[in-house]
Amino acid sequence: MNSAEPTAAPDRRRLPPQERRRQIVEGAVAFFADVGLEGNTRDLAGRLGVTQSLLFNYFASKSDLLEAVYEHVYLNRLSDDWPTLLTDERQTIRERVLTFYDAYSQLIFQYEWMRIFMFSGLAGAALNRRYLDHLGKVILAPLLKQMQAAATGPDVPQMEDLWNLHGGIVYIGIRQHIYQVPCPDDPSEAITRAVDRFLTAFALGDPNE
Amino acid sequence: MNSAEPTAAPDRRRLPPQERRRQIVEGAVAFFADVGLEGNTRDLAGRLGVTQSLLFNYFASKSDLLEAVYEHVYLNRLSDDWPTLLTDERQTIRERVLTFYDAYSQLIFQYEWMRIFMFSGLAGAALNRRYLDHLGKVILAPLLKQMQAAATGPDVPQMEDLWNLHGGIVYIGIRQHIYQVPCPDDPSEAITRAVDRFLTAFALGDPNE
DNA sequence: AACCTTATTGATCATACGATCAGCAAATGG
DNA sequence: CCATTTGCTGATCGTATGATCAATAAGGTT
Repeated sequence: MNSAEPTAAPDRRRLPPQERRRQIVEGAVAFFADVGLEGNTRDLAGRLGVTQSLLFNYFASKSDLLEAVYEHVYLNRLSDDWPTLLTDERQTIRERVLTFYDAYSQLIFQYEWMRIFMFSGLAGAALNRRYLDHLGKVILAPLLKQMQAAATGPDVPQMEDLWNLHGGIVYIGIRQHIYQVPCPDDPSEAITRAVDRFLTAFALGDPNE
Repeated sequence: MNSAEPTAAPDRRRLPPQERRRQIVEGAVAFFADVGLEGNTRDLAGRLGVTQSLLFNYFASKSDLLEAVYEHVYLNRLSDDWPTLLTDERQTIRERVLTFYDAYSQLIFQYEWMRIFMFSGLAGAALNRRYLDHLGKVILAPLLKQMQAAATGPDVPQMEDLWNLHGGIVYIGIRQHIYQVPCPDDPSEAITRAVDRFLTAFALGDPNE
């Protein structure tokens, strides 16, 4: 008990710039996810255990730092493999949709992503609109085409139906990370049931196959 | 052209306190819905065409004003009639659910509500959790009971299924007012289709009856 | 061990923001 | 038309925040 903070944060200073930058960005992601994009730089620096001025050594302005945060969070959130997965006709539509949403939910049902996506959406960021546009074009539209071709029921799915399926699933993550109300630890069962209801309604696949 | 703002806003000062207060609260609702709960009082005053100091004549602090905003937005958002509507066995479950969600969506798919609910949710407001808890207990739980009693299919709906139905519907409003991406002008068709898919999956009602 | 590079700091500036208050002027009553 | 009340304003205070910069010291090199 000779110093205030003995070993926990051994104030290791003078990191290699690349590593320090990474540390700042990751800390900023966690920080802004907690308090919102208007969180101040002093509090962020405090969390990181560095001085506020150091941040401006790595980023010319706060908005530059936020750009890096966006990039870090948005990068590779939509895998390039999914369009091919979703149109791989060697699997049933049900298998493909379930595989996709299990993977996708694991990827987006995360505190940082959910909250920063929502914060930036509320701020009117063009990034969100581009993301959702991309999601619609690259994931939902091809999937819709597959479903429309395969549908055997009296009714055929529309794009808006797919957004409804999608929204119902995403809403689990919203409840968990935005509203922070009780919700299932493992969403996969709820997802499976939602997908099966959807496919059954369009006679697109038997849950028991 | 003798004065800067001739007639448009005839700077009618000295309103009756009650009316001024109402004007401030309604302006604050619109303002904070736009810019977020951290919007500053000077900008709000500018929108209202009054001085910043006037706000503090009606509210002791900014957080007091926000309390009034919450109250104004949350008040009577969940009608007391709905529980009875949803359990009124003179109508089919389909009629009841559709009537509810048509009314409910009209009530909540509004810019101010959607955004302030989301802003306050992100801020961790207890109000949101209470609202959702209330929604679950007063709306969804009774509805679930009705459905479970009436279900004739092999599977019976669970609470999480109802949250999924609910989330899929609410997501329309999120796309519209939070992300501000293209979505149907009139959500009632999408709602009807979502409800019918749900009921069909549990053999709870024929869409054509 | 002395030296040099540069990552990091502490002090500081300009502005933004919430909040206060004495004084002004608009409405009301006489 | 004057007096009184009080809704409203303008100026101001203290602090918070983004941003700057000279000074410092950590870590590698010789």
